[in-house]
Amino acid sequence: MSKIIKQTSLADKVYDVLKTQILSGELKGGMIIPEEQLATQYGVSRTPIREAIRRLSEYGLVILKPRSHAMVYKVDDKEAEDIAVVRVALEKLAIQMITPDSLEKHIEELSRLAADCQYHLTLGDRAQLFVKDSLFHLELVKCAENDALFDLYERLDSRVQLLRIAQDLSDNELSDIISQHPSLLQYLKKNDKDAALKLIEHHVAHNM
Amino acid sequence: MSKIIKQTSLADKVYDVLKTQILSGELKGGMIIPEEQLATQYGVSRTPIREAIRRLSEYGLVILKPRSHAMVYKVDDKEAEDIAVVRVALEKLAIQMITPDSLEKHIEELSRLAADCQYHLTLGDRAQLFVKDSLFHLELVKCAENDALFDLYERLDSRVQLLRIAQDLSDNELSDIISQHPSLLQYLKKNDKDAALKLIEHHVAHNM
DNA sequence: TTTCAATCTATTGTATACAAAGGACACAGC
DNA sequence: GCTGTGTCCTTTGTATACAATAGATTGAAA
Repeated sequence: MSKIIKQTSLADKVYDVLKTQILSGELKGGMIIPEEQLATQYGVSRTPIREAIRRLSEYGLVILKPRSHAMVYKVDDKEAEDIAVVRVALEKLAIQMITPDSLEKHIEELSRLAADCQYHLTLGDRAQLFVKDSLFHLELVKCAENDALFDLYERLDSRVQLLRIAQDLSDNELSDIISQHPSLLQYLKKNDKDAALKLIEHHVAHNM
Repeated sequence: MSKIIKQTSLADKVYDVLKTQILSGELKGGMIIPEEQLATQYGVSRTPIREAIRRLSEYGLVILKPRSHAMVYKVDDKEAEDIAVVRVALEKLAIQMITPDSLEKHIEELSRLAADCQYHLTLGDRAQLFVKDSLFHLELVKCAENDALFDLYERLDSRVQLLRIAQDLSDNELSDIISQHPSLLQYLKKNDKDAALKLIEHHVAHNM
């Protein structure tokens, strides 16, 4: 049994809920989140709520105004390009570090996630599509088997998710992007790094 | 007056102190930090201490064992190479994004920091040397004027600082590394990106 | 001696009470 | 009407009290 039983404190639970809500767009950028309100809403005291908010602030999803209020982080357009540039660089680095062995370990999951993306695209379920697309790219980076890289990419990915909610792409654009996942996997399987790198550059750039 | 007066809460102050102590090596990796002890030590209640520790955990400098204790993060050797690879990639990306204009804005500070490194090297003051070296590289990345990149690099830099404390280099190695800073600045001034990229790769690799 | 289990204790997790400060509102002065 | 000022009220910041549990300690059985 590889999975440790998650014995979550209230603060952890609230943290997870808030994070999910922010990344799904349920809590929109700029929204103010008062501690007391959340406390009554979730039937707990302010203490765990407060802890969750502070951690989210450290993670970069919440902005704290001292002695005033906490606000959901709002990405601005200027940031979009900044993020895209860094994202391309990190994914390219990840691809360069992938070996046939490491790919082997993750290819199954990658294929599944690519299929999931396709599935939710046909359903028109954008929320789930975005979730799966994020997971696909996270899994891709995980192939590099570099914890430091993965850690940084994970943080960047939160921002990417926020951006995706803000600026909604057309169905065609979305379809194009998602259809590139299988191609990427093909290149990786053939160990054709150059093609993969070229594709990912185009893929991420168009995505944002 | 560009600087906002920092009106710090107790939690913020504790956070800053702990962070500095961890990054300076005063609090060593693996050390356990009990909330109550810090509370009495700093003459405050557990609440702000707790908040600081949790935030440090989210930042990656503290490991939390639920219902047990908090521990200063301990880098392991396997991680060193992971970090080095990512670090090179990020610094190279930053260099690629530097323009003559942006360099102009930061060159003075960069030169000053390079000189500071040299100064503390001759004094043999490693602690200060490391601080200044970190600041040099942070400033270098700042030249790229990409907030997302800087944010990620800053986090990575914390780990780099932890590593430097753990594995101490010889005086010769240190000297070599520091002496490369002015060369790098020369290349950047001449806008010779290739030379700068080559140097930084060598520089960071040797640094770790 | 070793091992296991019951108990105890020190520490974390949560709730609550109170202090302090920012923002909203009303109102006076221009 | 606009601006500034003082008060009130809401919300955050901190302290403290209590609950719950992981880890240490003890002691009994093999």
